[in-house]
Amino acid sequence: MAAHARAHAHGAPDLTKNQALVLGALEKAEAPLSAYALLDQLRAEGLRAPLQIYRALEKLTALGLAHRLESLNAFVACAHRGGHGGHACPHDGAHRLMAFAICESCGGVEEFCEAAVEQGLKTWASSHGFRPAKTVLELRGLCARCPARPEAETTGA
Amino acid sequence: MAAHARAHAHGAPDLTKNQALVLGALEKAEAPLSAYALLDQLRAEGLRAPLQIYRALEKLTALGLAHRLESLNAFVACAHRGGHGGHACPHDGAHRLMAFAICESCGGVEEFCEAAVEQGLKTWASSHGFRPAKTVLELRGLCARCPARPEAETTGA
DNA sequence: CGGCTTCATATGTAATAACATATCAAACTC
DNA sequence: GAGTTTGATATGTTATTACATATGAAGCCG
Ligand SMILES: [Zn+2]
Ligand SMILES: [Zn+2]
Ligand SMILES: [Zn+2]
Ligand SMILES: [Zn+2]
Repeated sequence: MAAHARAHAHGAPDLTKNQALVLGALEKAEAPLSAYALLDQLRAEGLRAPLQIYRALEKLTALGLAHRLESLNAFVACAHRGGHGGHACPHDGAHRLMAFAICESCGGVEEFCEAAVEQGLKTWASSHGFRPAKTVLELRGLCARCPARPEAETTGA
Repeated sequence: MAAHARAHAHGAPDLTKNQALVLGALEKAEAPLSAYALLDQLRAEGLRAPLQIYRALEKLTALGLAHRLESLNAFVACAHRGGHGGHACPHDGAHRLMAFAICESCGGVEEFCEAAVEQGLKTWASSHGFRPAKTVLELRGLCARCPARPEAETTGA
């Protein structure tokens, strides 16, 4: 077999087999996957222990190919994979603030950048002497495609 | 014993004994506490099972008296306890966006609101049809009081 | 060059720690 | 007695530690 699994020609530096498997699973998923969900999916491929998953995830998140959703304890593939090209949000090289909008109905995740948000946080931080190393910004709610609520409530005031 | 422990005259609706104990521990703490750290602290007071802590925390967070930090799996007392009065951030009644700046050196947490951030998120959400139910916004980094880094690095280029 | 050591990185496996919830029964309040 | 709070046990889920092994590149020595 070839030196390493390059696996999906993402332009990514060659990933190892486990990393490629985990990233592949994340890319195919419609919703974020927990480490143990990944493990279940990848048992067929020979992965057996949580650590194999966590190690791959650590590398993938460090490379910006996957992201951890803190409010879910789960992971998604980066939405900008294959080339952040025409995209206003090159969070590879520069590290801009990534935000996630997570639909609690369908599980879908949108990854976005919003300059005003980033600027506002920068303002607060510098005026308070806080030096952020990482920012977690996750919106939980309902996406555009999902109807209001599965809840029964009296319509009146 | 009296009806319920009102415990600290916070103007809060009367808390149960366990809720008061948990809130008291959070208020005394210098840094966020995990549920199990709370449990350890409160064993002396008779609490014995995780569920007792989690039940209290659920109520306290619902009341806005405590907050969960998702990126830490830990909890803090609300910084605005005792009366959000002169404070520009009445996140009791109205639910404004709360943000947290968490120092990774000393563990200190600052709770803040920043209108530009909130507005920026609102803008993104409405233009994308996303209806947020809850927003998680946590800055991880170094606070004003903590020196740069405990790291040794060669100074040269 | 071929074989050896060395080093760095990636893997595999087991055990355990840390975080969170389910279930059910007793007690207390109204 | 209904509703709530509580307590105790058990279980489920997420993450890490510790240790052993594999793999491949680089440098050395015959
Ligand atoms: Zn991304
Ligand atoms: Zn949706
Ligand atoms: Zn607060
Ligand atoms: Zn600090």
